[in-house]
Amino acid sequence: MNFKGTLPTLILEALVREPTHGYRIAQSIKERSEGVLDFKEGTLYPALHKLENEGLVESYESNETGRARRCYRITKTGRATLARDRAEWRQLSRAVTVILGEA
Amino acid sequence: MNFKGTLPTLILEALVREPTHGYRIAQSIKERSEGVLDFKEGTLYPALHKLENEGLVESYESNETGRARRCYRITKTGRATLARDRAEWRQLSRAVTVILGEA
DNA sequence: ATCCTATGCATAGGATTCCGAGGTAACCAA
DNA sequence: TTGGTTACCTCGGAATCCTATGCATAGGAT
Repeated sequence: MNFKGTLPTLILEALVREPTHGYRIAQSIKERSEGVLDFKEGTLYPALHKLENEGLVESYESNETGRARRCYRITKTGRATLARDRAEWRQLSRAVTVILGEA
Repeated sequence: MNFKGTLPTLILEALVREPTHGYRIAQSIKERSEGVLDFKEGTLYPALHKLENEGLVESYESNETGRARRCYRITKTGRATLARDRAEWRQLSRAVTVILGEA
């Protein structure tokens, strides 16, 4: 089960904590939501590429473990976007929660 | 600004409060969210028809104001679905809120 | 009387988001 | 050497939403 529209924000949040690679980002989201959120690879990679195109994240080669992986870090623009996304999430989720009760 | 995926649930919630017609449902959602949520007619009507196809709402003709309007009421199945949707919303919104901070 | 706005319903076209299914390849343990 | 996990990627297709457009009526303003 997932929340449409929140993936880019969740990716940016993961990269603020630690620059890392796509597969690990997906794991991280799943772990930190205790399995509730579970974005698939077919969703994650396109979203990641899009964020890179938009300049919100940057990628680089990493060979720390001997094996080449494409890692990502958040950019300054990405941090600003994340801040706006957080605020928007708060506003929208509050609005829905109020309507659905149990505020 | 809107929240993808929440519209059917918000429609069902509106119809639990009061059976009414499409246009009024859209107004209701906008008013109760203080303008934050604002689903357009091109979104609302197809969603409403889909709910009817699925048997979650029923429609009937209303001429109370002298003018014919198509009104909707929630069905028993619709109420059950709404209960599940509420629970799902709570779970998902909590998951995202925890990750994004400010729980 | 006429026009404008709000009401009220509806559809078409396009964008975005997501998933399932599939492919490729490296690494490690049994 | 076989299978499981890690790691990356792409291609449909489905679902959701918006914009734009069309039609029609009611009520108030000019």
